[in-house]
Amino acid sequence: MDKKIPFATRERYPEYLRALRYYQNKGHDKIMSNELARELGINSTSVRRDISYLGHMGRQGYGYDIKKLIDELKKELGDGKDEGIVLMGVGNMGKALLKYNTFSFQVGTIVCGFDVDPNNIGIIEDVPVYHYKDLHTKFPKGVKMAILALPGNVAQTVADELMALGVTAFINFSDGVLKTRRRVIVESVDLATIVQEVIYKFKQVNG
Amino acid sequence: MDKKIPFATRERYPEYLRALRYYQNKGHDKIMSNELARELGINSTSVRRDISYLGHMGRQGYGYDIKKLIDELKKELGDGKDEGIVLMGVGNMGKALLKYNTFSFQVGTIVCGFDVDPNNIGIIEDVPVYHYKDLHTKFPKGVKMAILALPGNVAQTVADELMALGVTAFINFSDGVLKTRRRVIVESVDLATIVQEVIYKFKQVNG
DNA sequence: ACAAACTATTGAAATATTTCACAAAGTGTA
DNA sequence: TACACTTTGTGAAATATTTCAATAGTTTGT
Repeated sequence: MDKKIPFATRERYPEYLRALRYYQNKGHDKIMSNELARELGINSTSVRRDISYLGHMGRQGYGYDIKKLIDELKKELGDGKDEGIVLMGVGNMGKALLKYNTFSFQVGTIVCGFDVDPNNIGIIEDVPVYHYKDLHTKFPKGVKMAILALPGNVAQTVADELMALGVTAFINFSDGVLKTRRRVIVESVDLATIVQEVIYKFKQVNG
Repeated sequence: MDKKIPFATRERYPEYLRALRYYQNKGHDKIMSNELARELGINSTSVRRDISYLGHMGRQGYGYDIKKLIDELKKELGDGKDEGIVLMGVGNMGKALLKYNTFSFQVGTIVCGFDVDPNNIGIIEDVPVYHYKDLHTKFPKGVKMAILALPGNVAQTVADELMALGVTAFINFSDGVLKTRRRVIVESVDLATIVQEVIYKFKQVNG
């Protein structure tokens, strides 16, 4: 199995990781393909095929060793513990993300935040938050990822500033679509879109 | 084009809606397939094919009328303005969602919230928030959707309560995987997973 | 040690999705 | 009107993904 990992499969890997951690936290140390299939809402054959790209991970008649699988997936996905992230906007959404930062991010760390509201400046959840006017002096060297948790009407301006500082990956929690250069990664999490998707599925199932 | 709309296409419709609204807000009233393609990160042929399932929406040599397309997509997706949603947990994440509720949800409305912290009870962003102990008396009749914005370790308990009250669709912002009955819809938004995905893409692009 | 019951692995078939290539239809200008 | 451009719409080819079906390796009970 040295073939290229299919796009669809790679897209699912983070979800496997999530489900596996969940089972691990519940005290399990093995899992079967059909349990994973139930979690991910896909066919168990697909699960086995997906995992097979990582090599022989399972044992027939037994299942998969959770720890081994997590390790392999982390290796494949690139363990991002070393990736620094700046948080732009420390309002409610930003604070929620910071709370996440301390107990549950296993994949990257928010190293500092910026905001314009004096009430949000200081140390929040162990992370320093600076005023936005100090962006250029306080921006940590070498950081390439940013989370935008601010109003949509300023997101573009802030993103432009950050790109000038070398940021090449954004996670955008604001509404509004970001205009970026080529090769800059943008992942948008739009709450309205998510709600809409659920409503759609909901209406499919119910009359 | 009366054929069944492909799954992949339907999955993209909410994103079209989002991009179209964005253009509309900028004052545009027409759009071409290759502009939409750029927004969604897909091929323009795919855009045209996707839209073609809705009928003849475009005009050759001109493009698509944004308003007309939005109306048609909303019809297809099911305009959810009438869908009531309860919000479980009104901490930072919950408050961020409530802020969204007032200015930007076009697809559903949070009708009330529940929390255990007395500081979070009352009217927040025009929405009444009750104590969780009053769930059974205050739960609005007929509501079928809930947003879970609370710690992962209580999410399952709360979800079980809600299912008993007739909720059949969840948007889960907590970590942890929900166990639900069949035909209950769960859409999980896991921040760690999202960050991981971005890190993964980031590492693909950069060495 | 053997049999029965499980469960992963994988080639190949079936489906689904995307892309190509070009026809069809409208736009704008002179 | 005629003509050169645009841009959509779509059959068919190319790709990608999922599912089937048969095989092979493990475990458990006797």
